[in-house]
Amino acid sequence: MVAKWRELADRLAEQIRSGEYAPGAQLPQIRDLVEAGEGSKSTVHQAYKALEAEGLVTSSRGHGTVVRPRTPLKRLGIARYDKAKWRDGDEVAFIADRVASGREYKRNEQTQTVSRVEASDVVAEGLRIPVGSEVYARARLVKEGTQPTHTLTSYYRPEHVEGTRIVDPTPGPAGRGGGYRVLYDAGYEIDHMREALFARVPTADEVKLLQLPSGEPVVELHRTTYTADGTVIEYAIGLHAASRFAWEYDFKVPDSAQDGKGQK
Amino acid sequence: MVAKWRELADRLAEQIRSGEYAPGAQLPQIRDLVEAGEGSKSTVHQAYKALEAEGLVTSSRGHGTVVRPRTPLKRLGIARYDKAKWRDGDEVAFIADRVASGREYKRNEQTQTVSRVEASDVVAEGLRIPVGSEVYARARLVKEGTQPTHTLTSYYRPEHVEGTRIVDPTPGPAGRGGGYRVLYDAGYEIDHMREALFARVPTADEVKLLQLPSGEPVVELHRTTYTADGTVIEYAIGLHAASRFAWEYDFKVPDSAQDGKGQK
DNA sequence: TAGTGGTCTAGACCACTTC
DNA sequence: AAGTGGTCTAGACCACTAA
Repeated sequence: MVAKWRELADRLAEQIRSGEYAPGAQLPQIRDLVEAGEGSKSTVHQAYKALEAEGLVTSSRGHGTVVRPRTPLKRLGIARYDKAKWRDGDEVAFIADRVASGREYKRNEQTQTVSRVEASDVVAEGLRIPVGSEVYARARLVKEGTQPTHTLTSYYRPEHVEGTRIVDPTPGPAGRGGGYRVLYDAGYEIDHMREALFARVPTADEVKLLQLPSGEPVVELHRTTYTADGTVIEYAIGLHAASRFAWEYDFKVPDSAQDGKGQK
Repeated sequence: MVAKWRELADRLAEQIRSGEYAPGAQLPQIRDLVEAGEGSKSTVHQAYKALEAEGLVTSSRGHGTVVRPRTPLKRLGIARYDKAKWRDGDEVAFIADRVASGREYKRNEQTQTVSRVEASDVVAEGLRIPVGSEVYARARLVKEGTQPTHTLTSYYRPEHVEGTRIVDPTPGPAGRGGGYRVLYDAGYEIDHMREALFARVPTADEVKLLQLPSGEPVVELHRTTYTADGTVIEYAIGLHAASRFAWEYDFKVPDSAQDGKGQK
């Protein structure tokens, strides 16, 4: 049996997808639909909540319910880790990023806090150390304008970063060139990486932190960064608002029968 | 102001995360919480719906509300495309897959339909052809047991697959070795790929198709497969239940200043 | 048949925004 | 003050499951 609110929601969703309600357009007010015989206020409200959870609209008191504009996805490829960006100073990074993104460069807001914490099981596994070992955690919250887009927390082994600018809890984004530049200066040049990602529903805390619209999923990214000799120099966990990002990877089709060593 | 249902939901969520309610355990019945003064039936129900949307519990009529067990993520690395799997026949594929996954090999259920359709804009862009051109679409719905896990629809240019077993609408998974084997036999050996992925909320249709639990996001995967000379031989779109998969990619840190060609 | 969650109503009241 | 969505109630009734 199909519930009344589901029928109404489906009908409105169809009208939104067909463009009958364009992005930014306002849906009928709840009381009007009640008047029109779509059901009681609770029923219509339930339909509106469903549309909100499906990412189609946003409701707010006083404003009404409007069709959510679809923001273009920011495409993340491995070019964002280009050594030229961080090795050769800020000026180069500035140009490289502007060229790579093909649009106006705008420095993102970013808050940062550095702390010494005990490694959780997933962090410990990532850094190849025992659970409970002390590590440095550098947590950033990145915004586009005033809207948070993602968090990124890097974990380091103390012996790799002790005494560097990474540990120095000054304000601002870890100095010129960022964390990889600092590690480079300390004798650790990054060489290869592994990224693992999956999507899930955010917790209530994460919804508040990232100011997520109702129903928006998050993508959790786990990044392991190695030096040439295979040492893990950084393990990072990122949490991204799903509607803002896409990830792209290029790779050769592996052939274990030929190269006999798997991928990488 | 914090709503009453949100408070109740947060309290229960905390108890679930702390293990006070273990996976499979049953939450108090709605009427009991009403009795206990947590609010009216609607209020308690709203809290339970929130927990369901957060992926913590599943409710069903007659059964009650139980804590959802967390299924381990299936890790997808590029080793799943190993040429040895499809080039050297079924026997090798059997062994390679069992070795790679490290667990009992079990042939997944898979339904398949082949049709000739007009290319949508995204498919046209993927195959580098004009919008509206005719293409072959091979759609699979993959299940683990009786539970669907993902869909995968491959699109091909007609001139690449006309007359091959791919187009032949026989039952079963496209013959020995799958689609890549067929292309290989037709003179098109796959060489490199690009995968792009992002997460979103499913549509109502997709919820039904994949039998998704309430609130579960999906991950959409776009895969472009090339031959050695850069021809796009397949463009595929997959839709995955988010709670079942994680993706892993290994790569070298690029250095445009040194190799002067970016990544590929 | 008894017990579970799900839907729906009618209405009161609250929180936020705009005028 | 007027208008928007959001919360909450009390109760009726429905749909599904298990005994």
